[in-house]
Amino acid sequence: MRTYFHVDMDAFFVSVEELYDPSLRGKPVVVGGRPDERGVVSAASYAARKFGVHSAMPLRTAYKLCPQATFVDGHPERYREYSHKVYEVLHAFSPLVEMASIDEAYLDMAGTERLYGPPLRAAHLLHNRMKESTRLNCSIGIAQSRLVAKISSDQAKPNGVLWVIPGQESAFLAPLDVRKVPGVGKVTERNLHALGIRKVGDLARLDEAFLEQRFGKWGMALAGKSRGLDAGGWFDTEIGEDEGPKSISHEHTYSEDTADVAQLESTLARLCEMVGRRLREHNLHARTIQLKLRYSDFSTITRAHSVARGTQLDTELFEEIRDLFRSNWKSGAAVRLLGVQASGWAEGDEQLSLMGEERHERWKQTLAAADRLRDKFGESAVSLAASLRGGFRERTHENPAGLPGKKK
DNA sequence: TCTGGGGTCCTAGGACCC
DNA sequence: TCTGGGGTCCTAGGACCC
Repeated sequence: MRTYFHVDMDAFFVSVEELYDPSLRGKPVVVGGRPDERGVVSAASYAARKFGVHSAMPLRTAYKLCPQATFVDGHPERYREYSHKVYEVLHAFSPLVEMASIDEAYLDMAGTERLYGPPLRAAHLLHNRMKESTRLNCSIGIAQSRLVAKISSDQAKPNGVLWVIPGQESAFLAPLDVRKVPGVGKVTERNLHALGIRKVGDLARLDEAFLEQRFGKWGMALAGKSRGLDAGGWFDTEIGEDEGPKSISHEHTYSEDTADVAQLESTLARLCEMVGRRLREHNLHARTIQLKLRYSDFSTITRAHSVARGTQLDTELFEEIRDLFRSNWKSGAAVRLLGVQASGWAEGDEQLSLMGEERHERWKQTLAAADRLRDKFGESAVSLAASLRGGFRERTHENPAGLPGKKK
């Protein structure tokens, strides 16, 4: 028999911001940006949630609901730092830890009984340690499956511990809304409601074959989930396996839509630099490059191209992206968002770029130097994008290593 | 209600191969 | 002359998660 903990930090981004500015404590706080900006709520304090504010809500809407809230920008570095602290606490507690996102983790508690005693006692011990070490609150769900542990940590919020005793899974799940099942979002919820299915119990009573016929592979997984089983999807892999990223992407939404080619291509160059940099950090070479384009009316297209050999070089990424952009952008149409994604890692020999080996080496050294400068002086220290407005073509021709030329 | 950014997984069709 | 059956790779879109 297995015992899993799901540890979920309470209002994580808000709580971290409160550590930096204690005057925020207890107040309605919205993390994500200023109330008049294009963007959505990343996190809302419990005081703000009372007004109906929740994450993913447009900032402007949040402002209408709760104008007295303090709106703060997000600080990803701070969250990464605290996420690491959280991980340290968890890893010291049990070696089998898997961070599921920046603010939540699964622990496999197999064989820890002698050390910590029964599950509830162990969870309270961990709960206290988390608070002492990080000054942050968390909620802990305990169950025989990861799925039920996750749902029970949600039910335990805020700042609580909840153990679903083995054998009680179905009884625990039955009265909950189907939306509580991870993987059931707006659309699936609507589809289930249309069939008269509102509670997890309604789902569990249904015939598996019916669900499969109606929802395909998903239906099968759904049938298992309604009974608390880790079947299908994300819950299949063992805890502790870290396989590295499958894709790396960056995107940008303009504060005002634009149809200015120079501006658009300069943004693409910057996004390519950011993607390239992360590829080099992970020592990955991407074979597939994807452009994402969103117009003013929010209609969105993606266009991808795969090459035989992978790349991690800004300019090679940019050449692919620029071609995709030029052949797919409805010329003159105002653009809301641009995105660049790299995926399909090449391995071994395939990692050699299209360039000759020697030039390739020089390029890598140049980029490594640029990466170091960025570490020191920030993202804008060195830029291909900044040099673009003057005409990228000419520049690349006469100076293939044009990258390090510009300093701001 | 005028809708971020970074990810994962699934589906489905077409190309291509044997 | 009435139309195989896999398998794999690529591409596009969409649901979902935090």
